[in-house]
Amino acid sequence: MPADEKPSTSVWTRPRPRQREHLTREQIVAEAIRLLDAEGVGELSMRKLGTRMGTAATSLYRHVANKDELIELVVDEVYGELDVPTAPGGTRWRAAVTRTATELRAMTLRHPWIAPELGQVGLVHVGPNAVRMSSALLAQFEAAGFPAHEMDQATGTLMAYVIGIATTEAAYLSQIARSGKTEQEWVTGLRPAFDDATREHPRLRAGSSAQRDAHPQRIRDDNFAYGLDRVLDGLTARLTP
Amino acid sequence: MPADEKPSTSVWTRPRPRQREHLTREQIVAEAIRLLDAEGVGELSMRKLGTRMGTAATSLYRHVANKDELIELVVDEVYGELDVPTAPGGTRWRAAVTRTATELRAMTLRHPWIAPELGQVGLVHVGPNAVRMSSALLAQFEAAGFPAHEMDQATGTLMAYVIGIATTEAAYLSQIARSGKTEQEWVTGLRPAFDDATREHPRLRAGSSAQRDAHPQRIRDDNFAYGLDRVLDGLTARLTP
DNA sequence: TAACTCATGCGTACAGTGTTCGCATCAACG
DNA sequence: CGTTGATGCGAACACTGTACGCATGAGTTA
Repeated sequence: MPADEKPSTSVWTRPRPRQREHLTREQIVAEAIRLLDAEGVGELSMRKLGTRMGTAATSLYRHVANKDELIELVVDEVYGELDVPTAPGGTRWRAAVTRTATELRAMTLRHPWIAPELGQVGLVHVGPNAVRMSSALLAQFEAAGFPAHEMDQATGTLMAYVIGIATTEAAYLSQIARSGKTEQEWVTGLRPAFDDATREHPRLRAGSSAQRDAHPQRIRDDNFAYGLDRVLDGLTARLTP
Repeated sequence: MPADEKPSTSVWTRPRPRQREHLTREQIVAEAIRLLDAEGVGELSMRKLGTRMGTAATSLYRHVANKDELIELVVDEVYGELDVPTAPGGTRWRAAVTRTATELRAMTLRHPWIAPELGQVGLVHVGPNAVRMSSALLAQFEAAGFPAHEMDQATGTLMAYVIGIATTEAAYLSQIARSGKTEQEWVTGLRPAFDDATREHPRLRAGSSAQRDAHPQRIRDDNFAYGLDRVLDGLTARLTP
């Protein structure tokens, strides 16, 4: 019905004079995050984002140069969700670092679509929020007493661990999300295929798979905490020789 | 000139009867890796891959279900490059694990385009080569003396660290490769912008940036080795209480 | 030798993508 | 009132992954 679209003279059918600033960079980024959270990274297209905001796809290009740039903005925006504690003195640095790491992981699991992007922009990506986070983490290690030249390496080690495990988990969760099942259904459903594939590698079939199928999420939490403790153990050993 | 394309009767102009098995799954995967190494992940399209192999794009679909499946195959193929040492007894487990980790990182840096894929398929991806690798690594930790239930968590910790740091490095290297510069040119060229962006976060400006600009690759190597040692320190501590 | 089967290659087509360009609109300003 | 400059948007381009159906010809059977 093109008649509907024609410039009708009636005040009611005529589209509102679309006030300025209806479309801002902030709103676009926010809506993109909402879309990504809801439908995953494969469903983010400029046109789809456009219709969601009630505009044409090409209008977005007035506020954002690229889809790539949009993604950079989006990634930095979720970094902004992190609330990194300021560096405490004494021996409480470990608690602070643990909290930072835990929050970074939680953020990644909240937005699993970020995993492939981290592999593309990495941490070269220097948005303001990412910079703030890195700086705060460095401060925590400095307060712990690491010498200047080692402070860098120590934070790098921690970040690598957290990003590595969170990325792996996020990829796993994305795959589950795409299937529409819950984590438990997915795990128990795939069990026979997995057992079959690893028949010649019995070592891969760890622990009581029954228990593992029951509380997959709890096991992931435990694994994360275990590794984090080991990494921090290894780093702490450098402080008290 | 469509005349050229028409089914000419001459034996010479007529295309060779294209012997069977000209196109195999193995050849497709191999050529895809070559293309990825040469031009990066953004340049891999089925048509481009097709013309490279002297066939039409759609012909590839006789041997590969999807582009996604092709990528799964490609990822597992590069896992096959790894030569994981068999588990040694005694205290030499640490050397073996170190070598495995180093090789895994080297493989990722050889094929930087793999980083975003690892974030998509993660390690849920159970191709035969990936399984072989995981199994061998588990064996190394078992030989080290980890109890059964902890063996899993220990390997997970190590893998997370290696994947995290290698992924970050790979993303960084991909970005450089796309710019056409060398790593040194890139680093020194971006220095002013970086210094500017981190003016309010002086902690981020680590060490003598002059030396850092001179041997960026060596510094990455050192950082990797440092973190790997810390992670292994933390894990070793669990063995001798 | 002749007929048949069926895996393989490929041309065409479709729906969808990111992005460019030029035109229309309209708030703000002189 | 006239001008300017920012903003929205329709149309178009080059490109993507992939479904479909037809042609070919090697291998097998009669």
